[in-house]
Amino acid sequence: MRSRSVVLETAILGLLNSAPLHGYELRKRLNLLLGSFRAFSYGTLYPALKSLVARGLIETTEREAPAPAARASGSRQAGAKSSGKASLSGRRGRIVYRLTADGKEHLQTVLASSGPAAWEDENFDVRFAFFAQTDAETRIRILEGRRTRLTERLEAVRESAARTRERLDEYTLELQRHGLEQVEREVRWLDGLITTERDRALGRARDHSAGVPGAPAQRNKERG
Amino acid sequence: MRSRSVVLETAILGLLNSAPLHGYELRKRLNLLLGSFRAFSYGTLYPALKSLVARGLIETTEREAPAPAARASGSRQAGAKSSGKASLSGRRGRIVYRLTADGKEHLQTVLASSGPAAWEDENFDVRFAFFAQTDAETRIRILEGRRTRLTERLEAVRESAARTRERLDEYTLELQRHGLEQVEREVRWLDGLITTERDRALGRARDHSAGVPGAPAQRNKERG
DNA sequence: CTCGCGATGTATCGACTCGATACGTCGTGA
DNA sequence: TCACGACGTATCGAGTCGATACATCGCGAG
Repeated sequence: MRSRSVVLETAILGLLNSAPLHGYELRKRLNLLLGSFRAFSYGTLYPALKSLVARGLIETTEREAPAPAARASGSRQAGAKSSGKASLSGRRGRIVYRLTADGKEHLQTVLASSGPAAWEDENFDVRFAFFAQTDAETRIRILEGRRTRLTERLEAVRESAARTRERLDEYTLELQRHGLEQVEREVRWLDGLITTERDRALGRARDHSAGVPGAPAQRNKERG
Repeated sequence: MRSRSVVLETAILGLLNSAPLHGYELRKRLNLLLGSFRAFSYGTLYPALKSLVARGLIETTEREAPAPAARASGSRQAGAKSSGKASLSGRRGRIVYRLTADGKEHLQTVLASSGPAAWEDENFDVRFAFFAQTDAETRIRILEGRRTRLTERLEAVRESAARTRERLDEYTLELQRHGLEQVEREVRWLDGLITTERDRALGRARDHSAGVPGAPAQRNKERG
């Protein structure tokens, strides 16, 4: 079953863990969260939601009640620019999804895992997006696993390129060079993140949480 | 019909334009050509080949004849490391595909086009891979179109990020920052390519083809 | 020598996904 | 007033992938 898209399910669970949401808003946040990497359509989202409901990991609340706290951060910001104050009252029969206890538990299990499944191409971005809900050790393991994976692939591509270089024209070559460079850049990015995480872990161990409040990646300067 | 994958068809046509190939070899070259960007499986390749045959753009030659010229570059290099000299004789009933006159014509039309379809995400890589078969003006138009497209998206993402920044944790932020940086890097890469192409066009116009024989992208140094 | 194993090779199937689309409400501006 | 775009739920057709089936060949180990 092509893995029933662990990434989508994890993303949904992770988003719903912060606040209950309805489908439309969920999709917007999904595509903002995964930004330039992936985009899911309704044809993917709604079946996934159904499946999650059927498995008891999330539940629906028809006709969202205008509870100020939940709604205030959940549905205001969208049309903020044009309307500014409107749309406070009843929208229409939305279907709001919320995590169940089973769902929370499942999410914790997934976020605590750091196996190969966590650093493969499709899964890594989602896992990273929820690093704030992941403990430090797991974060480091995932980052290192990802780095190893990329390095391996780099090696494989370089080798296969060396065997076929003579038969390729300059543009194809340039395309491959650029691809390699992108991956190399990504490895350096991971290096920066790993270093930061290690420093943080050390700082926290020494109970010196003073020095590094924000900036998870120290915006690794990469010019030397 | 989700565009019947113009990219796959173009890639097939472009590869077959250099030499007739059979499915297995075609797939290998396809995934080498598009390398880190895309990978096609047989479940995609064979239906596409069928469709192309049905539309008369390519034709099949059952049981490839051991004509030295065509076969020498078409099927030798694969097991080159281990065998070295073997496998010269009859393989098995391969199905070799070859461009028809219609196919060549269609390919030329596609390669000469420089509309929006040429610089969208899915299509750009293939078009770039066949730049050697594309004339200089078209190359520049595609590169510039691609650059504009990326810049627009950059702007859109930045704007939407500015509106939602406060609600995101540091890791999500870092993920988006990294995504933006990748795209910015790509824009600079395009700038380098465009400059090179312009220089070349000038050099060729002055009939000074002496100075710049290889290196399409001057390996833009990007450190200052 | 022979057996298994991996590369070569063609081909399909089930499950998954996307883009387009349908349908409907609401607020806004021409 | 009425078209248009945002919001909102939902499905369908068609493209795509990963797994798999089947078959031949060269090879190295036992």
